[in-house]
Amino acid sequence: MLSECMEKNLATKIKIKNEDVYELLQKIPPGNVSTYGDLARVLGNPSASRLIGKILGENPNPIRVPCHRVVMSNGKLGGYRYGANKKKELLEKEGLSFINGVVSDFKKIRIYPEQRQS
DNA sequence: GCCATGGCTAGTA
DNA sequence: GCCATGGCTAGTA
Repeated sequence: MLSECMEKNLATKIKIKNEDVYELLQKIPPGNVSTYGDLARVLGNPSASRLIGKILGENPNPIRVPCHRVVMSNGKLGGYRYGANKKKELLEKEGLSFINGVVSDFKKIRIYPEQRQS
């Protein structure tokens, strides 16, 4: 009998690890943004958006990992370890602008990063 | 095991 | 509500 355990494993969602997120982040070029939810989806766990935010907050190297390029699904800024202000500055430096706290042309600059093969 | 903790979100009201 | 982690508590052995 094919154990329930095995079936369970097959149905199990992928666990997201910090490094997966950081790696993916590096695919977002300056001038573009992605969202917490999109990253969660790309990494195979669509409902883990909140976890993504938590992981970004633990980002050890904001230089290597541009976590400021991740915003909320509604186009609002979202949080930032060093203050939302700082996040906004960084994004503006990359050419973005905001209206009522929402990224201008959100739909145009939003990208859906693809995960690396293998 | 249980519970709180987070840079959130889809879907009602 | 949801996900993974870390800290702590009952409650076994």
